[in-house]
Amino acid sequence: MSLELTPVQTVACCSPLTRVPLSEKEADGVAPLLKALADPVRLRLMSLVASHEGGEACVCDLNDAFDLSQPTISHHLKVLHEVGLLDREKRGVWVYYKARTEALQNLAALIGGQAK
Amino acid sequence: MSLELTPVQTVACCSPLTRVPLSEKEADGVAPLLKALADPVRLRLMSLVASHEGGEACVCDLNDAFDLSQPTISHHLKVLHEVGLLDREKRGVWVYYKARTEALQNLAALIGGQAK
DNA sequence: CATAAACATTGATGAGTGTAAATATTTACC
DNA sequence: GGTAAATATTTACACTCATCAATGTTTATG
Repeated sequence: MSLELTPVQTVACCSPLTRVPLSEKEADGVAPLLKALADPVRLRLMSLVASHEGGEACVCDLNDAFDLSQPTISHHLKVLHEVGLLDREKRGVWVYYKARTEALQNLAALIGGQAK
Repeated sequence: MSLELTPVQTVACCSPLTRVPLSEKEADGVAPLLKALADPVRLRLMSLVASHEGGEACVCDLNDAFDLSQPTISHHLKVLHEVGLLDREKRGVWVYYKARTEALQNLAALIGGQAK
Protein backbone atom coordinates (compact mmCIF):
# COMPACT_ATOMS: atom_id res chain seq x y z
CA MET A 1 0.00 0.00 0.00
CA SER A 2 1.14 3.46 -0.81
CA LEU A 3 1.86 6.24 1.63
CA GLU A 4 0.55 8.74 -0.88
CA LEU A 5 -3.04 9.73 -0.26
CA THR A 6 -5.36 9.98 -3.21
CA PRO A 7 -7.35 13.21 -3.51
CA VAL A 8 -10.48 11.49 -2.26
CA GLN A 9 -8.66 10.28 0.83
CA THR A 10 -7.22 13.71 1.43
CA VAL A 11 -10.52 15.50 1.25
CA ALA A 12 -11.93 13.44 4.09
CA CYS A 13 -9.30 14.73 6.46
CA CYS A 14 -9.84 18.45 6.74
CA SER A 15 -12.09 20.84 8.53
CA PRO A 16 -14.38 22.94 6.38
CA LEU A 17 -12.88 25.81 4.45
CA THR A 18 -14.68 28.34 6.54
CA ARG A 19 -13.59 27.01 9.92
CA VAL A 20 -9.84 27.06 9.82
CA PRO A 21 -7.34 28.07 7.14
CA LEU A 22 -6.50 25.20 4.85
CA SER A 23 -2.86 24.21 5.07
CA GLU A 24 -0.68 24.22 2.02
CA LYS A 25 -0.52 20.44 2.08
CA GLU A 26 -4.27 20.09 2.41
CA ALA A 27 -4.86 22.54 -0.41
CA ASP A 28 -2.45 20.66 -2.63
CA GLY A 29 -4.35 17.48 -1.88
CA VAL A 30 -7.83 18.82 -2.46
CA ALA A 31 -7.22 20.99 -5.52
CA PRO A 32 -6.86 18.04 -7.93
CA LEU A 33 -10.32 16.86 -6.95
CA LEU A 34 -11.83 20.24 -7.74
CA LYS A 35 -9.78 20.47 -10.89
CA ALA A 36 -11.23 17.17 -12.04
CA LEU A 37 -14.73 18.52 -11.54
CA ALA A 38 -13.98 21.97 -12.91
CA ASP A 39 -14.78 21.12 -16.50
CA PRO A 40 -18.28 21.26 -18.01
CA VAL A 41 -17.92 17.92 -19.75
CA ARG A 42 -16.59 16.15 -16.67
CA LEU A 43 -19.25 17.76 -14.51
CA ARG A 44 -21.93 16.38 -16.79
CA LEU A 45 -20.21 13.00 -16.97
CA MET A 46 -20.06 12.84 -13.19
CA SER A 47 -23.70 13.84 -12.95
CA LEU A 48 -24.78 11.39 -15.65
CA VAL A 49 -23.07 8.52 -13.88
CA ALA A 50 -24.13 9.52 -10.38
CA SER A 51 -27.76 10.08 -11.28
CA HIS A 52 -27.99 6.90 -13.30
CA GLU A 53 -29.60 3.88 -11.66
CA GLY A 54 -27.23 2.18 -9.30
CA GLY A 55 -24.94 5.20 -9.51
CA GLU A 56 -23.19 3.61 -12.44
CA ALA A 57 -23.29 3.83 -16.21
CA CYS A 58 -21.76 2.18 -19.24
CA VAL A 59 -19.36 4.17 -21.38
CA CYS A 60 -21.50 3.29 -24.36
CA ASP A 61 -24.33 5.35 -22.90
CA LEU A 62 -22.04 8.24 -22.03
CA ASN A 63 -20.47 8.69 -25.44
CA ASP A 64 -23.82 9.38 -27.05
CA ALA A 65 -24.65 12.16 -24.60
CA PHE A 66 -21.93 14.41 -25.99
CA ASP A 67 -20.96 15.86 -29.30
CA LEU A 68 -17.38 14.86 -28.66
CA SER A 69 -15.10 12.15 -29.96
CA GLN A 70 -14.88 8.84 -28.14
CA PRO A 71 -11.24 9.38 -27.14
CA THR A 72 -12.14 12.69 -25.57
CA ILE A 73 -14.84 11.13 -23.40
CA SER A 74 -12.45 8.34 -22.52
CA HIS A 75 -9.89 10.92 -21.46
CA HIS A 76 -12.33 12.75 -19.20
CA LEU A 77 -13.47 9.52 -17.59
CA LYS A 78 -9.85 8.68 -16.91
CA VAL A 79 -9.33 11.99 -15.17
CA LEU A 80 -12.33 11.43 -12.93
CA HIS A 81 -11.20 7.88 -12.25
CA GLU A 82 -7.64 8.87 -11.38
CA VAL A 83 -8.67 11.29 -8.66
CA GLY A 84 -11.01 8.69 -7.24
CA LEU A 85 -14.37 10.17 -8.15
CA LEU A 86 -15.30 7.27 -10.40
CA ASP A 87 -14.76 3.56 -9.97
CA ARG A 88 -14.15 1.45 -13.03
CA GLU A 89 -15.28 -2.07 -13.80
CA LYS A 90 -15.06 -4.06 -16.98
CA ARG A 91 -17.83 -6.50 -17.83
CA GLY A 92 -17.24 -8.28 -21.08
CA VAL A 93 -16.69 -5.71 -23.78
CA TRP A 94 -18.31 -2.98 -21.76
CA VAL A 95 -16.83 -0.73 -19.12
CA TYR A 96 -18.95 0.63 -16.31
CA TYR A 97 -18.08 3.66 -14.25
CA LYS A 98 -19.53 4.08 -10.80
CA ALA A 99 -19.77 7.31 -8.82
CA ARG A 100 -18.06 7.52 -5.45
CA THR A 101 -20.72 9.48 -3.67
CA GLU A 102 -18.84 9.52 -0.35
CA ALA A 103 -16.08 11.40 -2.12
CA LEU A 104 -18.59 13.93 -3.40
CA GLN A 105 -20.07 14.28 0.06
CA ASN A 106 -16.70 14.76 1.68
CA LEU A 107 -15.85 17.42 -0.86
CA ALA A 108 -19.19 19.12 -0.26
CA ALA A 109 -18.56 19.07 3.49
CA LEU A 110 -15.19 20.70 2.94
CA ILE A 111 -16.61 23.47 0.80
CA GLY A 112 -19.85 24.25 2.56
CA GLY A 113 -19.51 22.49 5.88
CA GLN A 114 -20.49 24.22 9.09
CA ALA A 115 -18.35 22.27 11.50
CA LYS A 116 -16.01 19.31 11.68
CA MET B 1 -29.27 44.68 -14.78
CA SER B 2 -27.75 41.98 -16.92
CA LEU B 3 -29.48 38.93 -18.25
CA GLU B 4 -26.28 36.98 -17.82
CA LEU B 5 -26.14 35.00 -14.60
CA THR B 6 -22.94 35.01 -12.63
CA PRO B 7 -21.58 31.60 -11.64
CA VAL B 8 -22.78 32.07 -8.08
CA GLN B 9 -26.29 32.81 -9.30
CA THR B 10 -26.22 29.81 -11.59
CA VAL B 11 -25.15 27.38 -8.92
CA ALA B 12 -28.19 28.16 -6.83
CA CYS B 13 -30.52 26.97 -9.55
CA CYS B 14 -29.77 23.31 -10.05
CA SER B 15 -30.60 20.03 -8.44
CA PRO B 16 -27.73 18.09 -6.92
CA LEU B 17 -25.34 16.33 -9.27
CA THR B 18 -26.51 12.96 -8.10
CA ARG B 19 -30.21 13.53 -8.61
CA VAL B 20 -30.60 14.46 -12.22
CA PRO B 21 -28.11 14.87 -15.05
CA LEU B 22 -26.75 18.36 -15.21
CA SER B 23 -27.68 20.14 -18.43
CA GLU B 24 -25.03 21.52 -20.71
CA LYS B 25 -26.04 25.05 -19.81
CA GLU B 26 -25.96 24.35 -16.09
CA ALA B 27 -22.56 22.69 -16.37
CA ASP B 28 -21.21 25.65 -18.30
CA GLY B 29 -22.46 27.93 -15.56
CA VAL B 30 -21.12 25.97 -12.63
CA ALA B 31 -17.73 24.95 -14.00
CA PRO B 32 -16.18 28.45 -13.69
CA LEU B 33 -16.96 28.41 -9.97
CA LEU B 34 -15.16 25.11 -9.51
CA LYS B 35 -12.37 26.28 -11.73
CA ALA B 36 -11.87 29.29 -9.50
CA LEU B 37 -11.55 27.03 -6.48
CA ALA B 38 -9.48 24.39 -8.24
CA ASP B 39 -6.14 25.97 -7.46
CA PRO B 40 -4.20 25.39 -4.24
CA VAL B 41 -3.40 29.07 -3.76
CA ARG B 42 -6.98 30.20 -4.38
CA LEU B 43 -8.30 27.44 -2.13
CA ARG B 44 -6.10 28.69 0.68
CA LEU B 45 -6.99 32.31 -0.06
CA MET B 46 -10.68 31.45 0.09
CA SER B 47 -10.17 29.55 3.31
CA LEU B 48 -8.06 32.29 4.85
CA VAL B 49 -10.69 34.91 4.12
CA ALA B 50 -13.66 32.75 5.05
CA SER B 51 -12.18 31.58 8.33
CA HIS B 52 -11.00 35.04 9.32
CA GLU B 53 -13.10 36.97 11.79
CA GLY B 54 -16.11 38.49 10.12
CA GLY B 55 -15.45 36.32 7.08
CA GLU B 56 -13.26 39.03 5.66
CA ALA B 57 -9.59 39.85 5.46
CA CYS B 58 -7.28 42.59 4.25
CA VAL B 59 -5.06 41.92 1.27
CA CYS B 60 -2.12 43.04 3.37
CA ASP B 61 -2.66 40.01 5.60
CA LEU B 62 -3.05 37.65 2.68
CA ASN B 63 0.12 38.57 0.84
CA ASP B 64 2.26 37.53 3.78
CA ALA B 65 0.72 34.08 3.96
CA PHE B 66 2.24 33.05 0.66
CA ASP B 67 5.65 32.85 -0.88
CA LEU B 68 4.31 34.49 -4.01
CA SER B 69 4.58 37.92 -5.54
CA GLN B 70 1.99 40.57 -4.73
CA PRO B 71 0.66 40.70 -8.33
CA THR B 72 0.13 36.97 -8.26
CA ILE B 73 -1.99 37.13 -5.11
CA SER B 74 -3.85 40.09 -6.57
CA HIS B 75 -4.56 38.04 -9.67
CA HIS B 76 -5.94 35.11 -7.70
CA LEU B 77 -8.15 37.37 -5.62
CA LYS B 78 -9.49 38.87 -8.81
CA VAL B 79 -10.40 35.42 -10.13
CA LEU B 80 -12.29 34.59 -6.94
CA HIS B 81 -13.98 37.98 -7.01
CA GLU B 82 -15.05 37.72 -10.64
CA VAL B 83 -16.91 34.45 -10.16
CA GLY B 84 -18.61 35.90 -7.11
CA LEU B 85 -16.94 33.93 -4.34
CA LEU B 86 -15.37 37.02 -2.79
CA ASP B 87 -16.79 40.48 -2.25
CA ARG B 88 -14.45 43.43 -2.47
CA GLU B 89 -14.45 46.63 -0.45
CA LYS B 90 -11.92 49.39 -0.32
CA ARG B 91 -11.31 51.21 2.96
CA GLY B 92 -8.70 53.88 2.69
CA VAL B 93 -5.56 52.41 1.24
CA TRP B 94 -6.59 48.91 2.16
CA VAL B 95 -8.79 46.45 0.31
CA TYR B 96 -10.87 43.91 2.15
CA TYR B 97 -12.20 40.73 0.63
CA LYS B 98 -15.21 39.04 2.12
CA ALA B 99 -16.28 35.44 1.58
CA ARG B 100 -19.69 34.75 0.10
CA THR B 101 -20.58 31.79 2.23
CA GLU B 102 -23.99 31.31 0.60
CA ALA B 103 -22.19 30.73 -2.66
CA LEU B 104 -20.01 28.11 -1.03
CA GLN B 105 -23.04 26.46 0.50
CA ASN B 106 -24.93 26.41 -2.77
CA LEU B 107 -21.94 24.85 -4.46
CA ALA B 108 -21.65 22.28 -1.69
CA ALA B 109 -25.34 21.44 -2.04
CA LEU B 110 -24.87 20.92 -5.74
CA ILE B 111 -21.93 18.58 -5.27
CA GLY B 112 -23.00 16.56 -2.27
CA GLY B 113 -26.66 17.39 -1.89
CA GLN B 114 -29.19 14.67 -1.25
CA ALA B 115 -32.27 16.36 -2.64
CA LYS B 116 -33.48 19.63 -4.06
C1' DC C 1 -8.31 -17.48 -36.62
C1' DA C 2 -10.62 -13.44 -38.68
C1' DT C 3 -13.58 -9.93 -38.00
C1' DA C 4 -16.15 -6.49 -35.53
C1' DA C 5 -17.23 -3.82 -31.51
C1' DA C 6 -15.98 -1.29 -27.18
C1' DC C 7 -12.79 1.26 -25.10
C1' DA C 8 -8.00 3.04 -24.25
C1' DT C 9 -3.61 5.14 -25.64
C1' DT C 10 -0.52 8.02 -28.35
C1' DG C 11 0.77 12.13 -30.66
C1' DA C 12 -0.12 16.68 -32.14
C1' DT C 13 -2.06 21.26 -31.71
C1' DG C 14 -4.31 25.41 -30.31
C1' DA C 15 -6.17 27.65 -26.27
C1' DG C 16 -5.91 28.69 -21.58
C1' DT C 17 -3.30 29.51 -17.01
C1' DG C 18 -0.03 30.59 -13.07
C1' DT C 19 3.71 33.38 -12.29
C1' DA C 20 6.81 37.41 -12.03
C1' DA C 21 8.85 42.01 -13.55
C1' DA C 22 7.64 46.37 -14.62
C1' DT C 23 4.41 49.86 -14.38
C1' DA C 24 0.14 52.22 -13.13
C1' DT C 25 -3.36 53.81 -9.80
C1' DT C 26 -5.18 55.27 -5.57
C1' DT C 27 -4.90 57.04 -0.91
C1' DA C 28 -2.79 59.14 3.04
C1' DC C 29 0.29 62.20 5.08
C1' DC C 30 3.96 65.73 5.42
C1' DG D 1 1.89 69.17 -4.35
C1' DG D 2 5.39 65.54 -3.36
C1' DT D 3 6.33 61.26 -1.48
C1' DA D 4 5.41 56.68 0.19
C1' DA D 5 2.44 52.70 0.82
C1' DA D 6 -1.23 49.43 -0.77
C1' DT D 7 -3.16 47.29 -4.48
C1' DA D 8 -4.14 46.58 -9.45
C1' DT D 9 -2.88 46.17 -14.36
C1' DT D 10 0.00 45.03 -18.26
C1' DT D 11 3.15 42.18 -20.63
C1' DA D 12 5.59 38.09 -21.39
C1' DC D 13 6.53 33.25 -20.85
C1' DA D 14 6.58 28.49 -19.64
C1' DC D 15 3.40 25.07 -18.85
C1' DT D 16 -0.90 22.67 -18.69
C1' DC D 17 -5.07 21.08 -20.95
C1' DA D 18 -9.11 19.92 -24.06
C1' DT D 19 -9.64 18.02 -28.28
C1' DC D 20 -9.18 14.99 -32.35
C1' DA D 21 -7.07 11.62 -35.69
C1' DA D 22 -4.81 7.55 -35.80
C1' DT D 23 -3.71 3.45 -33.70
C1' DG D 24 -3.69 -0.15 -30.15
C1' DT D 25 -5.97 -3.56 -27.04
C1' DT D 26 -9.38 -6.55 -25.46
C1' DT D 27 -13.49 -9.36 -25.92
C1' DA D 28 -17.02 -11.77 -28.27
C1' DT D 29 -18.70 -14.17 -32.24
C1' DG D 30 -18.96 -16.45 -36.62
